[in-house]
Amino acid sequence: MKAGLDKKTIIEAAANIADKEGIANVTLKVLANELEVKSPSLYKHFSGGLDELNKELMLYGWRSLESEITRAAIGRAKDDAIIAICNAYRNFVNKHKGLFEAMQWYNMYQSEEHLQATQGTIGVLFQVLESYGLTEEQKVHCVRMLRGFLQGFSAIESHGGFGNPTPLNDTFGFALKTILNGIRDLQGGTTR
Amino acid sequence: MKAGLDKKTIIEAAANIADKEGIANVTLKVLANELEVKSPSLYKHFSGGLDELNKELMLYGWRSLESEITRAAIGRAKDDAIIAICNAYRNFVNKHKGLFEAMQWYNMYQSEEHLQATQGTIGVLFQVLESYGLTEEQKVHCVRMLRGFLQGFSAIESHGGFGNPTPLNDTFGFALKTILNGIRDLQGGTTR
DNA sequence: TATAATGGCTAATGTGATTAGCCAAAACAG
DNA sequence: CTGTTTTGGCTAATCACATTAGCCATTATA
Repeated sequence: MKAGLDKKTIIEAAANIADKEGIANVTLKVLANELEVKSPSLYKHFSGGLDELNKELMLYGWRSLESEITRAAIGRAKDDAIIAICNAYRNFVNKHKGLFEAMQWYNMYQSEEHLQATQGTIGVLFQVLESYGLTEEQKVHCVRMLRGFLQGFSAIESHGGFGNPTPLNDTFGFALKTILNGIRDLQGGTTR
Repeated sequence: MKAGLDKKTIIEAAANIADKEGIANVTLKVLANELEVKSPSLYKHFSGGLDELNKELMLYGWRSLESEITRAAIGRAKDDAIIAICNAYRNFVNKHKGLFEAMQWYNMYQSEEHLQATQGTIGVLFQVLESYGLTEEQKVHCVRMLRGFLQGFSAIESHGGFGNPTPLNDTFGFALKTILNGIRDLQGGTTR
């Protein structure tokens, strides 16, 4: 009689629905159905209802992304590491459209918790930047530039928003090269 | 007895609610209340209901952004024009958080119409890039890089997602300088 | 001035979230 | 082992909002 659910199982099912059916289908009804349970039962695990579930989904997404990114950076340094991280980010988004939307979307409400959630991912980038000999402020600029580009580019790509046959891989490569040049210039100190 | 509503008035009211109260409050109920009308009355203007309203809101947003960007570029060329456009984009988003969310959010569903909607805005960037003597493909890369960065950076900023005291203006300036350098390198043809 | 179209309204329906309260199985104390 | 508590499921009921149906006064127009 007990289905033996727990938070982890539920969140993962929700992430799955988000990715496969779109985030609009992450409803208690659909989720309960998927888990072969009635929707009120979910409240035994998420007393905060849909809101809490969405928050947890957001947190789960950032944790997953952080883990992929960390794995990608292992054994690499400098530009090599940054490129690996960026590719991992981009791949993650394309593999988890729905989850990524949840990660972004939820910040509409809880910017405080969202801030926390992103720290891990951001931290990986900071760490890689350590070896570039930049000032704290410069590192902040670099991380922000990377975050902005990665988030925007990936979001547009994953929605099919770039309506042009030119390969996206080329654009991504070009952009990374450009950004890495920008970071290199900071090191030299030359303004060109 | 007739309130004298029309699409334009309704959309603008919706945009206002989105910006002031958050996009979650763009409901027929709230909107109708704001317009001093009962919610079923709105169907006389939007037979497609909330869905159609959201689509129109998205279109309205992109039209507005295009117009601001176009205005910003008047009388400017090259880097000067691009910087003006980027600043206009960023300011627009910070002035219209909710509307911007609608612009993004709706692409979850209708990527075809979303594609159309963004064309105008993209077009302005393309036009400015004409004078750089780039190949078509290179222009595409540049526009995509700019779009990605602008969308991601602005989205994060407008949600307060950059949790660091370092001034965002500095980061934005640094990023633009970096991107413009990248464009300049394409011209020279040097790979460095 | 008939008549048609417009744009508002009320009442009714449907879907999904949420709450209240029941109850069996599992965990645990003695 | 047995009595008790906690857990995690369920059904029934409520609520909020979107949506639909159908009424009706005003406006526009033939």
